[in-house]
Amino acid sequence: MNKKDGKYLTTGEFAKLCKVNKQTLFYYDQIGLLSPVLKNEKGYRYYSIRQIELFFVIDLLKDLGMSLNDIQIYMQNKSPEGFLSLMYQKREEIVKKRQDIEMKEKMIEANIALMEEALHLDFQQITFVQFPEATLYLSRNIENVTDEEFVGVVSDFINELSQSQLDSGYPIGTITKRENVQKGDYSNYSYLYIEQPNPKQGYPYFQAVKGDFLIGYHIGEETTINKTYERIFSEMERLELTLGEYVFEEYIYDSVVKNTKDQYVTKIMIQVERI
Amino acid sequence: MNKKDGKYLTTGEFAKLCKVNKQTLFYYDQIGLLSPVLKNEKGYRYYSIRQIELFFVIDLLKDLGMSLNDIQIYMQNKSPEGFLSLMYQKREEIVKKRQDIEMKEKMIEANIALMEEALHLDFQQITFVQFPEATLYLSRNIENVTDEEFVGVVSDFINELSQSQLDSGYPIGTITKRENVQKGDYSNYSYLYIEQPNPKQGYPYFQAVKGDFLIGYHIGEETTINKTYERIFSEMERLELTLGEYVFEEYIYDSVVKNTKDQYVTKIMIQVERI
DNA sequence: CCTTGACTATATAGTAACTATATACATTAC
DNA sequence: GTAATGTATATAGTTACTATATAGTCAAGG
Repeated sequence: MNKKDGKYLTTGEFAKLCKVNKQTLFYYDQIGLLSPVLKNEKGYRYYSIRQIELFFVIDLLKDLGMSLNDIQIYMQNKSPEGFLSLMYQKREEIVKKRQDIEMKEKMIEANIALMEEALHLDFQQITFVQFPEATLYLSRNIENVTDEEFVGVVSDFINELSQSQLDSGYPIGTITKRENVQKGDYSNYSYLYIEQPNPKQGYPYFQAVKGDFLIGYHIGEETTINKTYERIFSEMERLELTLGEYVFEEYIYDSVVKNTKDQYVTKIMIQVERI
Repeated sequence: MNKKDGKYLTTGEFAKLCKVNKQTLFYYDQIGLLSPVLKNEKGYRYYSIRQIELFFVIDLLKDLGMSLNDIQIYMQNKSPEGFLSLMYQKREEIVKKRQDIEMKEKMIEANIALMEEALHLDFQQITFVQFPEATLYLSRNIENVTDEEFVGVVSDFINELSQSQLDSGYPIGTITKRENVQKGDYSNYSYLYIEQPNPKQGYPYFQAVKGDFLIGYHIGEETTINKTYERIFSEMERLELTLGEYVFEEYIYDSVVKNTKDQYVTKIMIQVERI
């Protein structure tokens, strides 16, 4: 934009143009980040219309997470070369930021999909389902680990998810092996898992959950989950099915949507085979 | 994630898992947003590993710009339905946010392209160039407007750009008609414009800037721009060219990269015709 | 058993980047 | 000429931490 510098804008007018509070401009003037081109004898501030370009750059840098202090440091030694290298740096940062937003968008979508499904479920029903193949990302083996080791594995798993952008927003579930289930050892899980609807290249995924499943829902604390297991087992017998290799558990309702543990709902997916 | 609630985490451990400062957890406890499941007689806090799910949701909502206060209001009346409608709302917001980031990314790219080009220019050189067709978005006509009207047009133009996401990051330039240039009225612009490298459907664009141009650079304030015009005109004569329909001006270096007006650089693009 | 170092707690003050409020003076509109 | 609107400064308040000071607690090694 060029000249027509004739008209000066008052603080109020310039604030409107910049879409900020007038006080913000006072503040920027006070810290010396963006001062009006002139001040009259009464102390009235007058901005040139061209100062908007500077404001826009300040606003961009601010939005990209730069502090006003750092912006000011740049502004004090500005140069085309400096601006270019700042832009190179900010380009890298904004790419990361966009990827982060995209991941969060996916997490929201996943949450919506899960909740929409959950709201239509009848938690009393036990259903027989044939799952197509799904891709799961697994934790280290956690069979028979101590509580301390378990915490360590969970930490590592969560760290991996966020570092490798594998957090799909789907709940973290558990896998229990047949032998432990048969022993009534329902909480002796073998792995944690998270479903990956759009798997990436180069990760050691577990191609699983293909086959026949009997699905039931446990309402309440996990201390009483054996009752629900028994209920599913009797249905299994009625349908003349036997226990398959793995059992999967996932939270449907947890502390995110319910206040007390007796309202939590766990989805139990038991792999079955026809006799 | 399920059970193994056996092990409780101290504030420090839980903070590490959440990747936040311990003090932040004290603060969340204090405002009642996220309190440990138990506190012993010495006041030591103990978090359950499952509380991480809640923390993650809080963190997500916070990242999406929700205040801790609003998050707390949700947490006090949580329900699957409430969570779902919150997620619907946040999905809309994050889509806007992503588009905003994408636009800013383009602006950074544009700034980089412009600066990289500018750093290789010889501002003394006057060059003859054939421009391919480009798409410009124009302001209202600003021929002979008063300073006040000019400010109004600039405001409106800037508002349109941000509202319609037309701000490509390219500089805002000016178009002057031949008749005003011939009168030496170099600052009596007819339009403001901004280049649109990826034009969208449904906007009244100006398909322009196709043809032969003579390009020169003016260094310094615009009060002395006539000198540079004269320099280009004499080159025009030497090359046996005549003044075409429009002259375009754009800032190459302005207050964003230079401290004083005498260092500003304006690119002057004069449309020319062969005699 | 005692000490040492690492941890826990609370209370208070400080931070960034505004935002709101109170008070006083200036300009503009009728 | 007055009322409404605008400008200014100074000061306090806000959010979501973050840092600091002080004191109590715990686990391991000698």
